[in-house]
Amino acid sequence: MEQKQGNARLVLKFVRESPLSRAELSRKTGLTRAAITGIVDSLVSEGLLREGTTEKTSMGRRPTMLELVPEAYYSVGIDIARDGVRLCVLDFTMQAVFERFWGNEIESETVLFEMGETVRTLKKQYRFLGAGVVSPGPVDSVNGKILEPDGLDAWHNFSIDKLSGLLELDVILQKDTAALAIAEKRFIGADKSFLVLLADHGLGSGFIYKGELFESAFGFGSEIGHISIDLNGEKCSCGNRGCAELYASIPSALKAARAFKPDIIWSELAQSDDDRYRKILKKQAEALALVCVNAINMLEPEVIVLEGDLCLGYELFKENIESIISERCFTKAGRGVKIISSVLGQNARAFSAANLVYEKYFGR
Amino acid sequence: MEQKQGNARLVLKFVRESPLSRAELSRKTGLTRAAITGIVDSLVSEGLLREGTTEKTSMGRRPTMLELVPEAYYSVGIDIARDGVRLCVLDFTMQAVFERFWGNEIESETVLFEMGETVRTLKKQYRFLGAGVVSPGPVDSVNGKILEPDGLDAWHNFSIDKLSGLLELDVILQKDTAALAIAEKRFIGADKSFLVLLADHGLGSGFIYKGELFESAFGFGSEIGHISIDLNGEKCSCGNRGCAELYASIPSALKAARAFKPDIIWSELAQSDDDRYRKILKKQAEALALVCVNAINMLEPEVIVLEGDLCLGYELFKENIESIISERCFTKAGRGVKIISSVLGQNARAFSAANLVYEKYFGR
DNA sequence: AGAGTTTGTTAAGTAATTTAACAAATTATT
DNA sequence: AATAATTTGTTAAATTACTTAACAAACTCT
Repeated sequence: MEQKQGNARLVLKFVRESPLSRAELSRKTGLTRAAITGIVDSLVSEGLLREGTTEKTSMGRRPTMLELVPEAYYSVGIDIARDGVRLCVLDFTMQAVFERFWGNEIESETVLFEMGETVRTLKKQYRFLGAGVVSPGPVDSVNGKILEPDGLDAWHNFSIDKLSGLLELDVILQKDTAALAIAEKRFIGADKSFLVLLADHGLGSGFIYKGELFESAFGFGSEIGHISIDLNGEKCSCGNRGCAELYASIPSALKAARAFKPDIIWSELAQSDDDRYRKILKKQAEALALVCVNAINMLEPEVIVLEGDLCLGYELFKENIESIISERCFTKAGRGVKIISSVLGQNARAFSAANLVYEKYFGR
Repeated sequence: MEQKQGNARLVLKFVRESPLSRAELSRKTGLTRAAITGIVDSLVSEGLLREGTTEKTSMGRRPTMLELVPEAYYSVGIDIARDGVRLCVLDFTMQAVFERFWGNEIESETVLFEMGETVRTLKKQYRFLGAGVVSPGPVDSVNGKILEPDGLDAWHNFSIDKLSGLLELDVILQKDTAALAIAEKRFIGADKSFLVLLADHGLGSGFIYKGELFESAFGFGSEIGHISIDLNGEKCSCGNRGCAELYASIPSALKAARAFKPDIIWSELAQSDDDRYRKILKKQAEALALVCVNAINMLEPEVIVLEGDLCLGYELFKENIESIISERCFTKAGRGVKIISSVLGQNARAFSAANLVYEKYFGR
């Protein structure tokens, strides 16, 4: 009863999930078909929605499917990562129409200037809804400030107000793990609860609870990398002992591998058939599995999504995690939890950044 | 935009938290003062709301506070516990107007019959909104069935449909820990995130996330008793190792104490000054603290509420937990977490049961 | 051909709210 | 003491977003 066009947004949200007929929309929203007719009419005349194909059904008049108009709005996604900055532009249906990359050898001031120029040029062609930025944590997403992430010195304490001025757009900032989790929603389901584990330089996570990002009271999200998996383990910089990040992350794998070869790099370790290296990776997988067990017992997600260079593409990880979960999990909670690998590809991070804009637009 | 009188309920919800003027309601709800005038008028004529005192302010016309009418509705609370069954009746403002207890030596059929008689008599006097039932887990709150809780054989597989028929009221069932957590909301704050730990026969928890009960995908809530605090610990019946319930619960404390005195009972252990017993309790507190550390790192509650005979009234528990948290918690998450003891008294459980009815009525 | 079924539209009516103007009750200022 | 300023609360008309109810459209089955 509060927002002016709340149900219009709801209709758009459903259509965004998958094309629907007016009758199906009526059933999903609980509104009458008459109401849906009216809402759809105004959305069509605003240029946000259009009629698509007519589907074949068993009986009665065939439904006309409704779909988003790709050109209705565009969104800018900016991925600030350790290896550089990526920018993409997605249309209303999440199709990429533009991409650009700046390596981390380019100064951040230059990157910002060129981003401004790029977006100003694109504005002649596209109507933008806003821009989303993702960065490794910690970030202050409420005030839009990147704090002091490891290995990202050039962007320490960067405030997105500056970007907002340069691009002349509303800008949203979110931690990479949280944004990735939100983006996975499109593939897992709109109202599901699931956990995304991002294992690369560190061990992070984003938890989606009933379709919404789980946010901690203090604004940091669940810091799953600092869940202890061994109460007597090694002391961590965070104060706790036996933190998961010390057992499951690329640096920790490299640290172990360097006992055998002091100058080994990640791509070599990951691709090697050497049993000593494979064993190291298996240990990493087991540590990640213990994190999953704790997470399942406390959060009870329906799905756990693996993402990040440490585990991506490694069947090894999935298998180990599944077997340890089935062995250790509290029966009712553990059974039914699916372990899957992320389907977001190469540009997952920049996509998830642009997606933030649409989530805000469609979402509650 | 969906419910017919959604904003009327919202107004009642705010007034239930604490008495408010029309102007304050307008600011809190975002509706205009004109709209609030209309909503309040109809609630007053329905007999749910009434004008109270006029408050003194710095300038301008003095606001007239609005408050719930205590006699508007009544709610039945039923606590099915190991030591017996308690029934209470609360008015619209949560004041008890009736209480009754059946010891566990009385057969459940007799209890049910007498509950039916009692409520039918009270119905002549009071207008009931419904009844709430709490029981130790596991329960199936969706289908309203108590499953097979330890030490509660007389009520195994009891379906609340039977109660609903007997009392001729709508009946809601909830696990004790969850209901207690919901009831604590009134004292902690309506939109806060906090964890209630109930340590007695077992170790249970209820987590309130942004003012709503955190529910797992599989309907069991967070099973914090089966969080592992020692990956190499003793094997638990649930499949995991080192589960918290094996280190922090009355049975586990008694088990340790019986090494010294085989027939010791809980009240003796709890009140003794014997150093050996005090040490056992301290160990229990430390185990509970490790549970808190994991919970804080993953859920990041603002407050942790201690409840249940194991820790209630024991400053020992609060102190140990606070010191271990400050030592081990990931800085940003841990600082700021308050550890408090429950303020719900003797009849906490029956109250929390009756409260379920009002929560359903006021809440979304 | 006609009965049955499902989709979608239309027009009239309704409920809940906003807008805008104002009345009531109090404090602050001159 | 008069009046200006401020805040609470009310009223009536207009508006918005729906529902109800009747029906048209487009299809399948017998």
